[in-house]
Amino acid sequence: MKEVAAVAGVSLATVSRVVNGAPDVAPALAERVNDAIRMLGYRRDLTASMLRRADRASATIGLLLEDVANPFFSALHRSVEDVARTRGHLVFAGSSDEDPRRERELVESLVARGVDGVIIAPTSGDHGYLLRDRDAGVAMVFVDRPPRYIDADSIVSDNQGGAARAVEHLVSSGHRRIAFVGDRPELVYTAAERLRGYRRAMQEHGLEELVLPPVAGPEQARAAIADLLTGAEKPTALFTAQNLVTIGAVLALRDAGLQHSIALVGFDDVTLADALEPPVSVVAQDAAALGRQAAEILFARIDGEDRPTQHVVVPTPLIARGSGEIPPG
Amino acid sequence: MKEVAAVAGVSLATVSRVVNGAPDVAPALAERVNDAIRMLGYRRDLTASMLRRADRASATIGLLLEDVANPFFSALHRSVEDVARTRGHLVFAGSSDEDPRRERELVESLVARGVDGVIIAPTSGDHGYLLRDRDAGVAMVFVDRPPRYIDADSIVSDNQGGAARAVEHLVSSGHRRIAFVGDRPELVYTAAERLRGYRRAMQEHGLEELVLPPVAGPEQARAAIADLLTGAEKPTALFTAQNLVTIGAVLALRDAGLQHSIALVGFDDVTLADALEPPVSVVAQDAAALGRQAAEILFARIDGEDRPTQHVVVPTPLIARGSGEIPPG
DNA sequence: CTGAAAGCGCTTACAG
DNA sequence: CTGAAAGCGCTTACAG
Repeated sequence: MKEVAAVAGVSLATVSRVVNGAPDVAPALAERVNDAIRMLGYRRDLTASMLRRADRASATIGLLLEDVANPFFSALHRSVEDVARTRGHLVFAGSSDEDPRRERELVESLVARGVDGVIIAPTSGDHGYLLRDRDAGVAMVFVDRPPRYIDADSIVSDNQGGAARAVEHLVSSGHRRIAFVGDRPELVYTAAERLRGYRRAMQEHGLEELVLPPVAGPEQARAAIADLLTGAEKPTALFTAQNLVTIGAVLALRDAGLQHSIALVGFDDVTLADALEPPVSVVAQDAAALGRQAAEILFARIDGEDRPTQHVVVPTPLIARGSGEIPPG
Repeated sequence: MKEVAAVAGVSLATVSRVVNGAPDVAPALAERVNDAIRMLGYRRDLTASMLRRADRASATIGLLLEDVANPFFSALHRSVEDVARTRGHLVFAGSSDEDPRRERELVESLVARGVDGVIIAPTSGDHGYLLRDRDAGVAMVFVDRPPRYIDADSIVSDNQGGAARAVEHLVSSGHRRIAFVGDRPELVYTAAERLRGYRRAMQEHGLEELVLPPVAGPEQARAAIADLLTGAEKPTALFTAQNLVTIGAVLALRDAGLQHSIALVGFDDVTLADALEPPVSVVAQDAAALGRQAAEILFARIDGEDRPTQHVVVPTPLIARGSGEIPPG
């Protein structure tokens, strides 16, 4: 910028004004400055700009997910990016892998780099450590799960309701032995909520619960379900409470040749679910809506909107495709 | 930091030294400084630090993909993140949607925010605009596709070889009418390379090419293939040159009830491909290897490694699962 | 080993 | 409308 000022024969302040599109600068000067900028290939250093600016805004936000490669989270990521783009913000993305320590490290890295706000899919830890950041003016919205020990905006799926609906659906086809397979409830809020929904619905119908030990990832799910299917307590239907678990279940049922005799409803949609034999019925999550609304609320906060925290719940409709409509054997 | 210095009763310089772990500071002072830091909940502003530092390093990198939500790119993203994490770097991620203008805007946003380097899956545009940034010291590595009009490290899949192998595989089962369905070759380098591989192999066997008009996304692919299957020129085998196209093909074949009579080999693996009926044969891409190696080369460059640009090609093995081994009708 | 001072690239009152 | 000067939060020679 110094160089631009020298070439254009004006002061630093004038260059700054031109670069920032200030209204009150003589056209002739602006012209000269712009020529110099083009000539030198000058690009403003936004981080330096931010340091001195009154609002200290960096035009960046942070997005903390369980795993950027999980299709649910990557769809959410994309919709956050789209909103951020309309606001001229760039997004840092990171994966916590459900590790509270890693989450905290990532958040601190983000804050140290001056992000204007963060969207967090929180792990199970205590989020009190964020109070300091919030007081320091970092906007924050929680997505997919609510935080613990801090009051902040959140936007989550209807986990309990969706899970209960899945069970109701199976019961209405006559199932009574419905197994639950899901992620670790003590670690993952959504897993706990979906388990709760399952329990509620089972109890309402006076049915005995059949909850498998928690699994993480498709391979563990596949193995656990393979065990279940060879055991004495074989269910007539499965409710799989996460996308990767559903994938494991599809594989296990196929391995055992039982995909047409044991019913399956998954939570969260899966690519090609409708091309499987039978097509897989799911309780669908709207990842794009979660991401979009989280980003919109975040930017409203960044803009200084000051109203009570809001807690949005996004519906989770059931999509019947075939696997969930198999009657009990 | 000023406040910390005041509370600890030392100079700013000393606080800075303690924060940066400089070796030559008296333990007693360091102690006092650390106490003050804890007491005040002080966190260093990395962006200000970067501004003054000799190396001007921000400990951030940028990652530019076609779409962060495409499973191939999100897997690549994750492996980049993992390498970046070991180096204490945060990663900005963005989607170009194959739009050269958008790519350029994103790159300029990244550079303006002082990233130490960028990993780019380039669009079809001219990348000469990056010369300025490279000369300014921004490290850059191209992934999935090489750049145009700039010499830089690149790491890509064996697209042509993999495509040729897919065709060879089908030919060896007796197929002669093999259709190609892929993305827009004039826009997407990988699409062009895979088309070239298809053409090469078809010519080598003296077979007539059957290239469908380019498609983008699963829905377009599904429609185009549905048309093909009802036409007079019905092929006995399909080679689908991208993951989303393969998904469209699976759906179209299933719609027509032809999934057991028309062979299918896809480029790039797809979730649940092995659970479909029949399981889908693919030429597999190693997205994790692409991302990891791109990140490793990038950090070597950031570390100042100065050797000729390298161009890595990652193998694309064929995985036979069933759909690619269906004989011609 | 420690501090006072200069300065990174910008923006912003303050004069004029 | 424009410029000289101060300062954002930090690091880094330079003295001592």
